[in-house]
Amino acid sequence: MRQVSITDIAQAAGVSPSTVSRALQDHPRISLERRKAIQALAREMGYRPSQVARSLVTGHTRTLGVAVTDVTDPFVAEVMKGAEAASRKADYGLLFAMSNRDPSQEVAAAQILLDHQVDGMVVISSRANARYNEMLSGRGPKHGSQIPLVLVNNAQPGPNVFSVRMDNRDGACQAVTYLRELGHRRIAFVAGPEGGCSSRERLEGYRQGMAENGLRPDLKLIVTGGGLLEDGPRALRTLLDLADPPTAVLCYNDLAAIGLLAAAAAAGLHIPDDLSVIGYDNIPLSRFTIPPLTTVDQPKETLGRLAVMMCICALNGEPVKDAVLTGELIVRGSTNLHSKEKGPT
Amino acid sequence: MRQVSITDIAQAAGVSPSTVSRALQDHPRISLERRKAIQALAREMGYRPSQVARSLVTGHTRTLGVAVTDVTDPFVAEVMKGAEAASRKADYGLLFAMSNRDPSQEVAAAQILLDHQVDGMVVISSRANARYNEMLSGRGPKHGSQIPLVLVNNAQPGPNVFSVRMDNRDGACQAVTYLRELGHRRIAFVAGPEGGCSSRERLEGYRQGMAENGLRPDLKLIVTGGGLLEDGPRALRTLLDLADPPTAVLCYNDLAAIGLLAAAAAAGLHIPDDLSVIGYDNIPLSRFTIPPLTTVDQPKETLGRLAVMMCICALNGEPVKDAVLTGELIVRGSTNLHSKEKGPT
DNA sequence: TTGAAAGCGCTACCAT
DNA sequence: ATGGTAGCGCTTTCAA
Repeated sequence: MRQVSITDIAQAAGVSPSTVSRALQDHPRISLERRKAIQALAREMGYRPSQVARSLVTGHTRTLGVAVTDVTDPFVAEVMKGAEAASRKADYGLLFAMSNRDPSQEVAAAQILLDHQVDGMVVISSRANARYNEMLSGRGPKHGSQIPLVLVNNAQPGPNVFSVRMDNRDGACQAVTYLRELGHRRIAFVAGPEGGCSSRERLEGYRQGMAENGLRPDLKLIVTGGGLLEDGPRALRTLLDLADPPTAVLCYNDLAAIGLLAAAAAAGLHIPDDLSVIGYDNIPLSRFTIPPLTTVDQPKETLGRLAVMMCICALNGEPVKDAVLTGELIVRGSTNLHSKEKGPT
Repeated sequence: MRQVSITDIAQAAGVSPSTVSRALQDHPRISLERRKAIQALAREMGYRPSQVARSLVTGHTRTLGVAVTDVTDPFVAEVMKGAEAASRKADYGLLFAMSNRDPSQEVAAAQILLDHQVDGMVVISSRANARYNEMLSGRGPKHGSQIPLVLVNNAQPGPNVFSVRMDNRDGACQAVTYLRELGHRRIAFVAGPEGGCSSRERLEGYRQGMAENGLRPDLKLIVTGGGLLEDGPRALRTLLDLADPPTAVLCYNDLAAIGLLAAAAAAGLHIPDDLSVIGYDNIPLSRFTIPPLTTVDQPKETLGRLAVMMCICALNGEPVKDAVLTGELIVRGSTNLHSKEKGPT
């Protein structure tokens, strides 16, 4: 004997399969009595609907795809947490794929989602290029249409593609301004992954912040990075080797900042007295670094939740508007007055 | 016009749908010539097979489910990374669900995977109770059978349930022994989530290590925790309040250890001189703590990879054997000779 | 080697 | 309000 199917129930109840189908989906045109009876019977018989069969006829799978660069990145994990919560609440499945920060794998990852006929997909923090658009085109119920795509922290125009992002410019700018208020003038920036949208925007924000605060831009103060722990130590070394090293540094993300903190400790530098450092993301760990990290908060779970909600709205044909949230600077112990500004205690 | 289907290709090629189906799946009984031609045509027409339709007839979805407590836990994220890589390589989709460390949500999470008819599922680090067995029973192609279930770091007997786990006893025991070699005698243990399999085993390993090294067990030295960052500070406070505080502490995982490190720094304690601390998991971050964390490594990605491979083997009817790996102590800077043992430098 | 046809479990349309 | 029927896109017998 197999799984109990709708026809089994019909037989047992002495009605037609159509009636059972209607009863099960609370169709209006069925008597309350019958409906209850059938629903009870179904439960009793341990009926579980076949999503697969349903999908075949309805044309949608009630499954969303989420493509990420790396779950191992705390920022990404938090966003996924929000996305999972939202999709579970909406009774959608969430198919997961990861590209290991490798643009070529990114296509393969997205492809497996598409192959499994996800109804829509959300992409977290990729360097998503136009490739998505071509991959997706022609997908979806109606021809010429494509399944909805929601980009997190990475806008990209296209039909049926939406984005939920942070005002990265503003965040970075806030951080620089705060450092300036603390008396810092030589402020460095450790950049994020090349080609990344938020990398670029945060860099712009940094530049803007420098300019707005009357600080002379110095290309030497901008060092490359990839948003990884390992980038912190490299960046610090570069910065320390400068003829005129910075007194403060803004990092692309908390991970890089944490790496930098570790390297600083190893080098005998005292944070924040010798160097103020600011991260970005406000990952849970940043409260537990030594010293606790000043950082720009991003509402990570909200980002994820919003992304899937937008995706589902688009699926339902409801109007969807791109969302852009603004972050908030969280001041903790890794920033301090520039030493020359410090008064005697 | 809709997605191109197998019949469209058949029409275009002037053959029957069956032939196309056979050509596409490299069926033996079809002429090479035709096969090539049809495959080429399919590619040209942008044909994408409907997994859904295929699933309906074959009875399997080529989708695995992964249920986790919390992706936000670096250990879990690393395991997922391995799982994703393996399932993608095997051309399986990976449906993701998370329980937020909440046993009641755990059922809901697993349920959504089941509803989407995953062919098998892997559960990462849950306090998986017998409930899984009852949920799963009756699932799967043949009645009385159930889909394969692979538990990571959490054994549990049952039909078609397998496990891949670490020798936690051994790992904890290694850590204690190492501390003893360093001269420590009062060694504390910060426990993990109650009801967790690895929590229990690591505690046993700690006890065993103490006994084997002739160290007097002291219940006061065992403090509760949940494997969270927040547990570190709480544990440290408890331990410091002891009449005879420990000189070393082994934590259930790196997260708790990191929290403890932070609290220690805040309290003006110097690690490792005032207190040696050992974590567990060897998450990437543990190399970047201050000081770098001595910890017991777990091959996290391997765990995940193995889990899905075992799942797929079971699906293929191949024999599957439970796997138990052994961890390795990684010595870094958070451990030191017990001060009384230190000679003059 | 190929084609015709049945059927996977369900929904939805058209009758009644 | 209910039943009959077609059909979603594919695989897989069974015949030819």
